[in-house]
Amino acid sequence: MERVSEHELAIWRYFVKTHALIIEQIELDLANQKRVPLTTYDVLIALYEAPEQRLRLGELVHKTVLSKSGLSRLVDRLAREGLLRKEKSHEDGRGAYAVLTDDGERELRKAWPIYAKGIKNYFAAPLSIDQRNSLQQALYSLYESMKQLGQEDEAT
Amino acid sequence: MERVSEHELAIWRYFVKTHALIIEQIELDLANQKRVPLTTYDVLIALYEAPEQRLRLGELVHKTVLSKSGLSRLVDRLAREGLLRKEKSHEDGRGAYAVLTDDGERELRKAWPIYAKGIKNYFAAPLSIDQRNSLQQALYSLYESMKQLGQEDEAT
DNA sequence: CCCCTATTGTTGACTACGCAACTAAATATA
DNA sequence: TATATTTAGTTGCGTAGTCAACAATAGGGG
Repeated sequence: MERVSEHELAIWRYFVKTHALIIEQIELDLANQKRVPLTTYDVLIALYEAPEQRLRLGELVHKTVLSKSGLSRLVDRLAREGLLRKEKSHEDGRGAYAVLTDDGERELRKAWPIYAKGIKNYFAAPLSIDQRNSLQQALYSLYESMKQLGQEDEAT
Repeated sequence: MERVSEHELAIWRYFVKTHALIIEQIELDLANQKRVPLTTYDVLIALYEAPEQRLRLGELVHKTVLSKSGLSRLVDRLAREGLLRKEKSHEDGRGAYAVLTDDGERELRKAWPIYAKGIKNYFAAPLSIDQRNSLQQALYSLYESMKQLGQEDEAT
């Protein structure tokens, strides 16, 4: 196994730091407008995009960046706040669905412009078309290689 | 202001998810080998690279992804664990330095191979030379644009 | 020199999250 | 069909992190 080069390390640091800065800034923008934080947003949008605005918790966890316990708690909180509703599954007695409520959808619509503006300003706009395309390519490669790794783990 | 496109949104999602997956995996690798978590590592390496292995807490906070209170607590913790030492500043009565200890450096040396392997395997290796270079370019653009934004904020 | 403002770092109160152990239901095995 | 294994989600417990308020010091004007 080859050693990591200075160059690679430098890129890595940009990756980590840039990610943190952008997320932080978007989070700040959302908070300033009294909107939901990103993790919440991610759950709501995942539900919104799902057929019938409903998803099993297990599917939901894959769409987010949380652990399953983290997601379980978050979903409970959001249910308490009325942004979604929990329903137990009929097909599977262990399972539960999270279902987007009208309030949840409203909140989503309010948060989205702010989030979108963040993505546009902090992430999309500073890049040229070329940069954007090659960033996509690179991220896709990385994502695929991580996904594969995750599957190997599960096979253990 | 232009709306964010589907394409841009898709890249953004890869960005967030990929980052999370890689960090998570490296964190896991470190924990499996009973080594310090990434935030700790970041502090130790920043000190290691600093002249005389010492930095003001204010400088340190910029090298990490923590808030200043978060950093303050982390530094306290690390001091308790003996990985660094806190020294109050002579030039500035309010200030404090974090200074890397021998134990801290030892820990650093133990953690580094695992971390490096993670960067190599999950981040560097899956990319072609071209991808790597353009990723660097793109990240650099993003970083610079965020840095500028941060400076505007401070000027408020 | 004294006061006013800015800066450095800490602290109290709180929250979100992870891990690991758990319950309950589903599925495979025998 | 009885038992073992796997899977879905929850929960107890601990920790790390944030924000906002704070103390202490620094650095100007007047």
